[in-house]
Amino acid sequence: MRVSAMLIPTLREVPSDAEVVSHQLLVRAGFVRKVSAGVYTFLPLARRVLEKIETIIREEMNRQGAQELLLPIIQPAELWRESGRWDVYGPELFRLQDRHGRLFCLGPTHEEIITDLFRNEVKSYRQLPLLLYQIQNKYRDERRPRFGLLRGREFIMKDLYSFDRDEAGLEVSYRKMYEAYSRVFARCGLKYRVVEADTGAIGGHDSHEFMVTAASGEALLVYCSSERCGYAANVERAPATPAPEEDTGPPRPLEAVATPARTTVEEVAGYLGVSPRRIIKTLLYETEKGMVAALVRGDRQLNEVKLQNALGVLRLELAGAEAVARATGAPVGFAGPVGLGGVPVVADPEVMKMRNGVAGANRADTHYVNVNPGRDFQVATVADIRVVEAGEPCPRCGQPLEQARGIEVGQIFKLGDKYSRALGATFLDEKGEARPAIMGCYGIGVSRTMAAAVEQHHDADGIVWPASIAPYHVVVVPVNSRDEAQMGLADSLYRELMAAGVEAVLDDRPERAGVKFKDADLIGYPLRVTVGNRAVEQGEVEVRERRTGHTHVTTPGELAARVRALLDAGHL
RNA sequence: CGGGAUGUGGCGCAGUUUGGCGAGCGCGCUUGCCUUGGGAGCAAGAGGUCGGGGGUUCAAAUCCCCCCAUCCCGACCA
Repeated sequence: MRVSAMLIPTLREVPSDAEVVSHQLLVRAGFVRKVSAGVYTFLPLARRVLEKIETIIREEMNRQGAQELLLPIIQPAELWRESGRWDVYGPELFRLQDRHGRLFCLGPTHEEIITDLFRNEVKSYRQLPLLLYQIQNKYRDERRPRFGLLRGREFIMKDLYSFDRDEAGLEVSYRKMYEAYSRVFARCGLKYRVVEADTGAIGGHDSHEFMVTAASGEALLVYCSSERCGYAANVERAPATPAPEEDTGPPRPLEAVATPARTTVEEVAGYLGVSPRRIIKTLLYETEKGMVAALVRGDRQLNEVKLQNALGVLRLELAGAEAVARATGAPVGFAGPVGLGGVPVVADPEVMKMRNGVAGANRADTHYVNVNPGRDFQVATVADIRVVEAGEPCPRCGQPLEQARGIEVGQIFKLGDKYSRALGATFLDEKGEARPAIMGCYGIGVSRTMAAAVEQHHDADGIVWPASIAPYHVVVVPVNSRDEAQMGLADSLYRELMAAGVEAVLDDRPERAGVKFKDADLIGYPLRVTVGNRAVEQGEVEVRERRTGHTHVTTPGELAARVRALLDAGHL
């Protein structure tokens, strides 16, 4: 294709509404345009990248024996009511009505649809296992779309559902997908880490996330510093080991002290001259089952996912100032477990080991010192509800944990029979007995993977696409487009590259060389072939690697073979 | 949803505080000349409901009210 005929609207300046680097570069390099918050148009270059990613995914899914199908975006409310998720999913679900007033939603995920298909069409154990997948748009009415393509309201996703006779079968399917996902992201040229994950609203009992490591990643993960151990988990899920007890002497009598206007852990600790770890941090949450108080040590972060799991609630929200005042009789900053009536208390094990700690007195400008769990207050539940930190022991082997950030590009779940039971998706086994299918589900964010690739592979000049997902492999740049000899040679080299199976474009625009070089760097073609005077007069054609800037000099006759070799070497 | 900010040609911005002649600048775009190894130069052009609605005023991009959109922080999130 000739660049003069392509729609690649590059920009010199960064659009003011783009914050993360992948968003900035994808807009600047002419890959995407925003239509509405979290909704994007994919221009031709982006379309090609998405297609490359999708092709890799299809090949790896098919390799595992999966079959592709296509499911509707518009889904009837009745199916979602059957699974119970119409009410549970909340405002995230894009809901709409047809002209008759029937309710529908735009699919954020397709468990209901696929399970409905299964129950209608699959009858016998002889038809199992079954791996079905699709690649298409999904919709989530995010409260706050952000980070460009990384958190949109409309996005492209591959989702696969496995149906097995039993847990053992599910295990096999799950392993197949684990393997397939590892191959997909490796083939996309991405550095990634697989971590144990929470199952969240989708349910199920076992899950892994595939994280593309990047400093800008939203997810925080920990992994064992011991290579041999290999433990890695999303911080939401990673269990914390309670720190050893601190010797703070025998229990002393409870005492109220004035802490005027000291509302944060730091302020209270500073004012009283104690370490933050001696403070019992009390956080009040509202749930559908009522209010609860959660206790963690002052120097720890509460982990809301763990808390939610410990409580078994669907809704968990930090209580507002009014609710706190109602529950404790004090302004925010002075809540504590002592004398906190009518609110069940959940405590982290570390809190239970504290002696002579400090806690809010449920009275303005007042804290208690010498607080002792058990003696001064009772708890309803003791559970690990804090965020584990780097340097803490690995839950598997005890070596120190390390921390990293990642972009979640894939997640796999063992669902079990949650949806098949709810929707009556059963099959007949050898004995003629109806049994619910044992399901798994497996997603890859396709458009997010594209953005994650940019987050991981860029430099000051622009995008540096891994060759396997680059929109084109090579751009051929005639330095002086007015020079007929250069243009003619560039054109014939371009044709030879195409004939050799190389995906090439010819930048035939009547621009100065600098403009074309800048655009080539910005767009991120893995290779650039430069045809200047030296090519015409001395037979020297340059091949420049985008990633390293390394330039290979070759001859027009050998160019195609040289480019082919560079691409096949696989290090681009 | 809470807090903060911003909306002015395609993109990036100034002008708004203190209302006042024809609404500007840079980039991009069109035409011509010139130039051609890292976003050249000269000249002539095109392009704007100043986010929308209402109000105050002789006069509103500028002041007041309402609404909308977008971004950031938080909360939230297969």
